[in-house]
Amino acid sequence: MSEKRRVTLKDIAIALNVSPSTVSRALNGYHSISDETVRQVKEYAEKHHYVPNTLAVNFRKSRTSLIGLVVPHIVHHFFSTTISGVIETAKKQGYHVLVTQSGDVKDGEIFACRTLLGMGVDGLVISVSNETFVAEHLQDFLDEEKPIVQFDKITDHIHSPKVVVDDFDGAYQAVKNLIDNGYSKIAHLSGRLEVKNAQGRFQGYKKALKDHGLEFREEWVKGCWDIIESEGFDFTKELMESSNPPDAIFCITDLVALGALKYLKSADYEVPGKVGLMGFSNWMLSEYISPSLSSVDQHGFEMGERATEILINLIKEHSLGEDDLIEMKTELIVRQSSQKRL
Amino acid sequence: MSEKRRVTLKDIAIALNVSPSTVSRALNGYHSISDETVRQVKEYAEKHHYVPNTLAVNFRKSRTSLIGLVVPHIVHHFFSTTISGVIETAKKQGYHVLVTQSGDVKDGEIFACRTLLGMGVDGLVISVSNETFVAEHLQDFLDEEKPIVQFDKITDHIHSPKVVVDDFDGAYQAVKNLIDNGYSKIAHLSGRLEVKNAQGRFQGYKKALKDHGLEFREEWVKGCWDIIESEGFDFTKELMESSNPPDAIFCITDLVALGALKYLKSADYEVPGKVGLMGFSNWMLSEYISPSLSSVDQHGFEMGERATEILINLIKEHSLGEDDLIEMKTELIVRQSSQKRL
DNA sequence: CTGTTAGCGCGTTCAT
DNA sequence: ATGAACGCGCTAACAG
Repeated sequence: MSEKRRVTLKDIAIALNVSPSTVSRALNGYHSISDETVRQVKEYAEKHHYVPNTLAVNFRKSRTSLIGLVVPHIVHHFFSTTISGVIETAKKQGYHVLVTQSGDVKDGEIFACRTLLGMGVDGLVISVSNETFVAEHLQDFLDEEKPIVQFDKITDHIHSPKVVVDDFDGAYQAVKNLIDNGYSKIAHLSGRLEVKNAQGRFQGYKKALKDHGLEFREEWVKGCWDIIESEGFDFTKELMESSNPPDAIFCITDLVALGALKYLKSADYEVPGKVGLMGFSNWMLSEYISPSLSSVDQHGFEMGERATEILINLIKEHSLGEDDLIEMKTELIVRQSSQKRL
Repeated sequence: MSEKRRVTLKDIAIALNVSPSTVSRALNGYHSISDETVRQVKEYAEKHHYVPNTLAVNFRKSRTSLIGLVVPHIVHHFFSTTISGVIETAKKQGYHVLVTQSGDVKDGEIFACRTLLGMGVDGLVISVSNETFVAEHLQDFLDEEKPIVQFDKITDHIHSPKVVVDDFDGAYQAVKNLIDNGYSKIAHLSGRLEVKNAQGRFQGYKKALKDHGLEFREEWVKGCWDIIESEGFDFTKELMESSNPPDAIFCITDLVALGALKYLKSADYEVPGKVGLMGFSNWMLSEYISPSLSSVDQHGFEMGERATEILINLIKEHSLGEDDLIEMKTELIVRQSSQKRL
C-alpha cells in the first residue's frame, strides 16, 4: 500500500505558493479572496481530490455534526419509523445520527447517554424508558449546553421541548369508534399509568365513556407491565371469564391487541360482532391480520422529523429551548376489528 | 450559563504541578509512572470529573471509533433486526454506529457512502441496493484503508468479506417442505435474478424440484421487481387464472407471500389445502396472520453481529480482509400455510 | 485581499 | 520516573 496520505490545506498552500489560511478561506467561500485565487485553489483541490479532514474540523470547531438518538427498541415498527424520520431530517441539514437503544431499562438508557455524550454529539433526541424517573444522565447534556428534544415517551424530570402524540384525543376517538359501532361494555388493557402515554390514553378512554354515558368499571381496566402479547392474551382471558365480561377491548398498543385477539379466537368469540377490538400505534401487521385491526396511527416518521428539526434549530442558535409540548394529531385507522356489534 | 469548560489534561497537570504528559500516561496506565503519581492524578481527575475530549483523541489518533452502516430500508423487520445486531456488537467493542438507508437505489447508496466516508468512519457494514452494479463509492473506502464487510445483499464488484444466508439451502428446504406436504405444482415468485439472493433462492427452488422429480415450468416463475405486496397479488392472480395453475407458491419474501395470500383468499382458494404457501425472511407478522405463514428465518441479529465482529477485527488489525464468503444457515419455520395438501 | 501567528487537547518522541 | 517540545489539520485573530 503506497502512502495514501490525503492532501491537506498546507499541501495546497505550498503547491500554489500561498498561505494555508488563504486556501481555507478560498475553499470556504469567504468574500475577501480574489476570484483568481479562489479559482486556482478550487481547481487544484478538485484535481487532487482534496477532502477536508473532518476530524480536524470537528476538533477545531468542537462540534461534530452528530446527533444522538435513544429509543427503547430498534426492532419495533413505530420506533424504526421514527428513527427513519430522524435520520432523513438530519441528513437534509448535514447532520448524522448515532442510533442507540435503551432496551427500555434505566441502565441501558444511562449507558447510551453517557457514551453519546462521550462521542461529543451536538444534541440528543430521546424517547425515554419506562424506568426513567430521574434524569441526571440527561441533565449532563444540558450542563454542556447540548440541547435535548424528547419525543413519544417523555419525562418531566428534565426541561426540554417535547414532541408527543395527542394520546388523549387518539384514545378518545378510538373508544368513540367502538361506541359508535354499538359496543357499550368497553374494557381497557392499559400500560403503567405512571407513564405519560399510558395515562393519556387511559384518560381519553375514561372521557369517551363518560361523554357517552357509559359506565366506567375499575375491573375492566388491566395494567400491562411489559406491554407484550401474552399480557393481552392473559388479561383478555381474565376479563372474558369474569362474571361481567366486556363486549369490546381498547388496547394500549397493537401487540397487546394481538394477544387479545388470539385469546378471543381461541375461545370462539366473533371479532368483530361479539367483541370489538381496537389497538393503538398502527403496526404494520395490523393491516394484514384477520380480522384486520382497527388502530390509531401515530405518524412516527413525522414525529422523528419534527423532533429533529427542533433539535437542529436549537443547536444552531446555541439554545436549550423551552419546555414546550408539541402535540401531534393521531389518525384513526378503521379496519374490521371494530366494526358493528351484532 | 457560567463557563463550563471541561477540565483538560493540562489543567490537571498545572494543579498537580506535573507535566501534561505525565498526566496522560498516568491516566492511560503506562508502566513508567510511580504509583503515587498515578494515584494522585486519578484522584484529581475523578474529583473534577475529567472526561477526555473525544474529538481531540480522535483527531490525534485519526480514528473515530465510528462504523458506518448502510441498509436499503430502516423500516423493515429484517433490516431493523440486523441494525440492532450491528449496534449491540459495536457497543460491546466500544464502537458507535452511524446508520443510513439507501432507499434501495444507487444514488441513495452513493450519497450515504460519501457522507459516511466524510465523517471519517473507521469501517463500513453494508447491504447493497438492488442497483449496485458498480462500486467506486465502495472502492473509495478501501483506497483509504478502511475495511468493508457486506451482508445479505452483496455485490462481487468489490473485494471484501461477505456474510450471507445460505439462500440456496433455505429455499431448498422451504420447497422441500411443500413437496413433503403433497404439493407438486410449485410456482415461484422470484426477485430480480441478477441479485444474488434472488438467484440463490431460485436455484434452490429448481434443485428441490429436480431432486424430487417434479417438473420445472418457466411460466410458473414470475420475477418481482420491487418485491412488494401488490406484485404478489397480481402475479398470483395471473398464475391461478392461467390454463395450468400451480398448487403451491414459494415466494421470495413474506411481503410478496402476503399479497399472494390476499389474492388466494379473495378468490376463495383454501390455504393450506388447496394451495400451499411459503414465504422467506420470517417477518414478524407472519406469525400473526391467518393462516400463519410458513417461512425461512434469516437470523438477522446474528448476521449483523457476525458482520460487525469481522469488521472490527479488520479495523483493529489494519487489514482489508479477504474475499471470504460466510454463509449462515437459515431456519425453516413451519406454520400453517404449508400444511398438507388435501 | 492576503500572510503570520497561535492554539484547540492530546499522544508521543526524545531527552534527562 | 518524568518533562519539554512538537505536531496532527484546521480556523480565527491580528496584522499588514
